Amino acid sequence: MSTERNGRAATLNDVAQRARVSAATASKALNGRTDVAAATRARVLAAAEEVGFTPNAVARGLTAGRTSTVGLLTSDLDGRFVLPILMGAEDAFGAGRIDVFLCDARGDAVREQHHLRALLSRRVDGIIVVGDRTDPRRSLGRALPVPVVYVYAPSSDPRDLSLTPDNVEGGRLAIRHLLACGRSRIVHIGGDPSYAAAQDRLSGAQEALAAAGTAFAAEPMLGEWSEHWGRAAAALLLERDPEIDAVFCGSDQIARGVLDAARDLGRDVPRDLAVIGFDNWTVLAENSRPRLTTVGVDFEALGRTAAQHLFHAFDDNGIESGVLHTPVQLVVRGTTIPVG
Amino acid sequence: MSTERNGRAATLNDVAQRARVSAATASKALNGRTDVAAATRARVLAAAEEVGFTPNAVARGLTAGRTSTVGLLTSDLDGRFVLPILMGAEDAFGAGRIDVFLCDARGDAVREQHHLRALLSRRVDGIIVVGDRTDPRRSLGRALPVPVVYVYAPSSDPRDLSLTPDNVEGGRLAIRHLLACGRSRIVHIGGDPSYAAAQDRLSGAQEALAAAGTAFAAEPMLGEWSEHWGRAAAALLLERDPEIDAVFCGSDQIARGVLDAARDLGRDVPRDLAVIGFDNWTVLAENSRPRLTTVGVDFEALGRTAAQHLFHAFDDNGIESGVLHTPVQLVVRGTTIPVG
DNA sequence: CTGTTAGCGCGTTCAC
DNA sequence: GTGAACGCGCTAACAG
Repeated sequence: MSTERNGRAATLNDVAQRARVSAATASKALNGRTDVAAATRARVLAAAEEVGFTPNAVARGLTAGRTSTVGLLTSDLDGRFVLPILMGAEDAFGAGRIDVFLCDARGDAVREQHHLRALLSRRVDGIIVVGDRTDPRRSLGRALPVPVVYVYAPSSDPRDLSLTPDNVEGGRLAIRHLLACGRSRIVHIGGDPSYAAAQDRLSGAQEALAAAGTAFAAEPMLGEWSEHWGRAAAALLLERDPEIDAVFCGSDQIARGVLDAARDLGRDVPRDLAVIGFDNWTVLAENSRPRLTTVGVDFEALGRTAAQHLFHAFDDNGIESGVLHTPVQLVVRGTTIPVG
Repeated sequence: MSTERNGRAATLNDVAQRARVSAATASKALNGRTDVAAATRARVLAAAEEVGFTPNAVARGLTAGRTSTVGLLTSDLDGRFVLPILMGAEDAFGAGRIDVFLCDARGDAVREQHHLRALLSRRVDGIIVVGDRTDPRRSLGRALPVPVVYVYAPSSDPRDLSLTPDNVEGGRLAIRHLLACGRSRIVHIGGDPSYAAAQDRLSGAQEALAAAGTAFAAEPMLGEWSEHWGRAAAALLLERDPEIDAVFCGSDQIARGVLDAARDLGRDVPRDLAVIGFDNWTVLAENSRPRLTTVGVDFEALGRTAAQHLFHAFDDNGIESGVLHTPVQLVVRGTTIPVG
């Protein structure tokens, strides 16, 4: 494939010399410009092939003023979001046309500033900021020379553009599904109440219940995002009120705990008890028994959309404002309806 | 922070003009060179601050011949490995000194070539290739102008440098731990037999058993890397032979399934039955009941080591050869020994 | 159609 | 101490 010559990568001049043309002509030939004779182009292409020429994107970026790179600045500690988002962005940009610097700030503001400076110094064409919770985060600021999109964690500055999943709607979807399955005594076990996600999912659920003229069968329980919490809370609720026929869980982890507790108590899921999770975290949802019905966020779509907005901004030099709430999807598996 | 001027990023010349010095002097002042008067330096620094100067790493990379970037070429579909590896690499390089292009080839050789060309075109100083299984993979080739390190998935070409976890040793560690816990009727439920990881973990285990003058209490069962398989296989084995007192699992997912099956059969873990997993995949291992003892791969360390080798190669222009098997660690939790 | 010139932003001589 | 000049690799603008 691409070889080196004399320990130094082949340059456009090497190609030009070998094809006995000027560097400018070689450049045109290689870039598919029309104003070059067919014979000349063939000679140049051959020469390029022979010396294993790989155009220097660094030099190109210097003249062009754009580098065709973007920065992905993340604080997503376990990497559940950022990889799909990256893949979506790669897709939208068109594989290989744009490359992505991935920087992990690890939730540290100082490290984030550090990475930000580095990205600007590298003259990225745009920046995608990914956070690990949906609570608004501090803006990177308005004075940046490149467009920025905030993903998952929205910016607290409404003049920035943010994409964040519609957790409220997710709560509604979950409840509507449970109601459609004929459940009437529904409870909620949610995650850490300090998270906007926990509050939003709950409030969407309450709204949907109210719209149906009903309410939760017990006070919603918020705790932490863990299986342990799901187990403990479910044990409590189910023993206290055996009539409960559905649990809406704030996350798939919690749902796994609930399923565990239900089995211990001899409750048959989904016949006696329906369970629905949140996140569509495949490793958890696909492997539970039965498989877990859940509400999912399409992170690849999130990445694609973010990339499209950036791409748009590259030309216009402008980017929209505000928080866009992106759709979430109900993924029906076996914990709400007997399947397979 | 970094502002723009006239819609264009401030350049060294802008700083120089404002400080009434030449660009050369400004450069020296900003780069901490000694041959510049203290007063001049102060003036330059002030000017740089005022115009929000951010040095153009692209231009710098062009002259320097090195870009202080590396490419991370991955096929790790669920991103379990690549993020920690990236973090480790960032650490080793020193945050912000080197930035990382993350490219996801998605297991597609064509896409990989595409990304490779792009990375070379961007003149990365080195490349880290991450695969999602420990089976040897095709080499990127010897003719590359930059050093390459293969991580997790080793290169099939022994002249390349590869870092891959020592799965055989992991199997030994698991068995030695079970033996130390006084277990004598041990069985194995492993993952997909087409994976080297499945075979290596098994053979390490068999070796350790043989060294202790014993063997598995039943024919090892290899299947797939899923909880479902773990449950099914465990149910089969435990019903067939109630004397079994320990299960070495090929992965944490499998172990979760085994724990599930054990509870269904009324077996008390760890008293009646010890269970040990593999991977130390926290979301699974920390949330099982009891928490899962497992053998873990330190991916951050893998990333650090890879980065150190690359860093070393940047100067020397040479990189070692061969497959380095990196240490794995036993992480004892509650499924082998009563804890907390 | 092709070649010459110039410049992107920076760092590095080497005179002064 | 400081600045003028040059080059990194490439492309846009012009001249031939």
